[in-house]
Amino acid sequence: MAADSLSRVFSALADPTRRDMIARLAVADATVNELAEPYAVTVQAVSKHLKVLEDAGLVTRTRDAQRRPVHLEAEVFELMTKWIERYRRQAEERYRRLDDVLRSMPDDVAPIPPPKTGEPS
Amino acid sequence: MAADSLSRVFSALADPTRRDMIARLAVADATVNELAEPYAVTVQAVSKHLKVLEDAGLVTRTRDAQRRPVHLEAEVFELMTKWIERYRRQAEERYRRLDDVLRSMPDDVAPIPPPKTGEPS
DNA sequence: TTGTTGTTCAATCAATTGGTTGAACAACAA
DNA sequence: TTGTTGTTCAACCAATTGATTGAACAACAA
Repeated sequence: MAADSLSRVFSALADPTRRDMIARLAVADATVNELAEPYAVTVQAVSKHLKVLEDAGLVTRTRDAQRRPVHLEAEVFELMTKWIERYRRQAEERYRRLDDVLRSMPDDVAPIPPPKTGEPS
Repeated sequence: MAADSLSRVFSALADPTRRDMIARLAVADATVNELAEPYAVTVQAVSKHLKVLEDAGLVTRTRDAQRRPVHLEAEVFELMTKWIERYRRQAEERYRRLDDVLRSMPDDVAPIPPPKTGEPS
């Protein structure tokens, strides 16, 4: 299996069935049987999918008599968003500055923006 | 392969080597050989990784003489962020309201917020 | 106790994935 | 032309994945 947690999270969400489960769990907690109902697969297959989501830290399972309600954990999403936003911003910044094309124009690089007249401090 | 684009994107980012490539491409465009250099795999393996990233729409390849520089595309990231943020917000909202526990307290649900006095229209 | 329901484990299978090597193609240099 | 460099294609292999069926376990009801 994937060694690092970020790989596990991305890998877990790479499956449309698992993403659909997440979507439904965002509305309300559900049991394995409830989750399996709309899909054309066996309950065991859904149980396996849940194990993948659980290993990724996306869901947790509690105990309610003989039922095992599945609960969505929101914190892990931030791990992804952080990674994505970092490179998205970097790539957009690079695009905005047109760094590749305008590298030969030193005036445009200007790491220190010109101070506005009358700005305090 | 994965049918839908979101699956392709998540699947592409589920590999640490591919994520590292993205990180390096966020700094500057690079050729297959340049990208392959730090890894202990063949150039062909890296070329395959790039095909996965390309199929997911995360990178594009242009032509510069006999080189094929790889360029990071930022737009696709938004597809992911949108999906993630949607359910993260939903899950957090649900947690904030403690819906599961406090469902029996109607006062707390209040779907219509009290109008502020003197608000126009 | 025995039965019923919900869930998971184990073995198996086909398809996919990430890697390899070797051959081929593409663009330039002599 | 022939060679050199950068890249991709093709065939193959081991490991992983998503699904199956059948058995087992866990908690409750009679």
